[in-house]
Amino acid sequence: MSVTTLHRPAHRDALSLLETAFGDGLLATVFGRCTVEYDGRASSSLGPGDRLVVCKPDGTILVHTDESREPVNWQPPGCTHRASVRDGRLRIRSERSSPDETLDVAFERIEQVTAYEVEDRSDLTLTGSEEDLRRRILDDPGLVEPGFEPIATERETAAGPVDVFGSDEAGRPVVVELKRRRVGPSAASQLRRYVEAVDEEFPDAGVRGVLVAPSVTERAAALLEERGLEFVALEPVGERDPEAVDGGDGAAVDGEDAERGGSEDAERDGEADAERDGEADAESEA
Amino acid sequence: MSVTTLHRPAHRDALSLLETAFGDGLLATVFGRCTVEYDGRASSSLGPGDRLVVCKPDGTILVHTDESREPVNWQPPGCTHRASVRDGRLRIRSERSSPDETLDVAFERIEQVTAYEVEDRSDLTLTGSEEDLRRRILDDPGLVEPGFEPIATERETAAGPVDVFGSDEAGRPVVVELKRRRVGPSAASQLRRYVEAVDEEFPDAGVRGVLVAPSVTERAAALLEERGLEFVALEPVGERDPEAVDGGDGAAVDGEDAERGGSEDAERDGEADAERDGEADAESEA
DNA sequence: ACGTCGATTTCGAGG
DNA sequence: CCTCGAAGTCGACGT
Repeated sequence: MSVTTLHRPAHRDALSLLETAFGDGLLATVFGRCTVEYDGRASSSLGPGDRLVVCKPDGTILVHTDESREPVNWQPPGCTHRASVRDGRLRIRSERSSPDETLDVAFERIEQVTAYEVEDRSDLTLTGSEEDLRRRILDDPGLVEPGFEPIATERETAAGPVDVFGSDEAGRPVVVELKRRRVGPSAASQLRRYVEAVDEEFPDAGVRGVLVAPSVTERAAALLEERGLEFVALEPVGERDPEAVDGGDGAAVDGEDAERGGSEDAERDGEADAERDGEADAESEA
Repeated sequence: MSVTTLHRPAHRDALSLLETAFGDGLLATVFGRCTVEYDGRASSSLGPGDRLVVCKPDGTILVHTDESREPVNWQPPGCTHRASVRDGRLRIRSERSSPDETLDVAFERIEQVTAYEVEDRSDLTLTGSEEDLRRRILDDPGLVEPGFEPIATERETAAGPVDVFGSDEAGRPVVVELKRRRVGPSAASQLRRYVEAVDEEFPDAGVRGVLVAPSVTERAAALLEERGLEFVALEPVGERDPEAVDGGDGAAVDGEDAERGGSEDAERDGEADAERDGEADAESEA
């Protein structure tokens, strides 16, 4: 059986199911009225309210309210969960050491407890990260500037690792800092820090610093300017326009456009409809 | 009724419950085998696997696997959820604009759908944040150094807002940067940035920079040293030792220690046990 | 909206 | 372990 649910269970029955879940590596959820206490790197206290608590077999615990992407309280993976019943309350305690942290959830009322058996072997593939931007530049260093030649990535300096280290057409060392999105002052400071460190390594070599990102804020631009640092506008993924991809003619345009624009159509072109729900689109919600 | 659950529902029944949940401001969860596609600031694709999907009435959607504190995919608050059935799959689409982002979850198998009515008016109280550190310093500026006098917090400069701006015993301007935990190079750079900005405002005033944090990494210490910046070790919350609170003698030490060490005992000192489960402690799990 | 920065950030890589 | 930096970071607060 893959899912076990108890509706308005007695505390002892809820406890029993949680014990099974914790022992058998199941994902467990508890919904009900509870309070939460946390103590560790910081401390917090949360009064009574209805929340969804998620306990993962890797030792994660999440306490979710009806708002926000972030759990109101949590414990990261690697913790030890324990459930108990005391003073008429179902309690879940999650502990870890280094740092020493404790999370305590106390339910005064339990609406539902569920244990799920989870099987998931798929990995997420993601594009548009800083690493994509790095690959893009290593593939075509001229995107930074004509004549730019990458020498190393993640090159260590006294101030930390430099994203891309290289040399320009004139043979001057170039420090490149990459950001996948629009950057603020901190990125300018970071680049400056690296440039100064490399400058100490190569005195009088005229080390240059280039920030590569889609855009910069005004303040960041001023900070770069002030320090003689440069900016190159570039996004992690190139324009979808295939003309830009291969520099060729527009022969492939239609094919590429078809793939992109086809996301909506794709909804209809699976195998033959297994279930006939017609236009089963549901109304939406804010 | 506060919770509605469907076990292994037909897609159309699952759809119906989701529509109700979306329409009535309920929190909904769906567990089953699904794939997930995301496109927006970045793009991602996730193959088939069992996941717990949480849809909040504020427009948040979370896709959780059995591992990690972070959802493998998500959409932040403010999105619009839509459910539908096509090609024999229950689909949940979450969209938003600015930035334009779409999340699509397609279930090939649904183990359970639940709609929860949530009532939660409690707010979290948290201690140990950077703001606590700031308050601590404003309460007792001597913690930074004897003679330090705060003038402003969040004081604007050309490089950004300074945590605490003040003056030292000699009347020199002091820029204080606060961190609630051990800091690395970025904090040193940040402080330096502010100090230079203030230095431009008060030429030849000998602006000082002080980083206040529990500790610094070696590299950060070197960067501070290099730039003539200072470090003061201080934690967001003072020692639990009450001697430090009021500067009194040690009379209260034992009481305070009792409170600290008493977290375990506290489990027993509520009101009279309402339910008798004896030592109902359950076994734990990694 | 955009800018700026904190966070119980979490996460992953590397030493 | 610690250090360091990225993240579809999120979230809050300000302009």
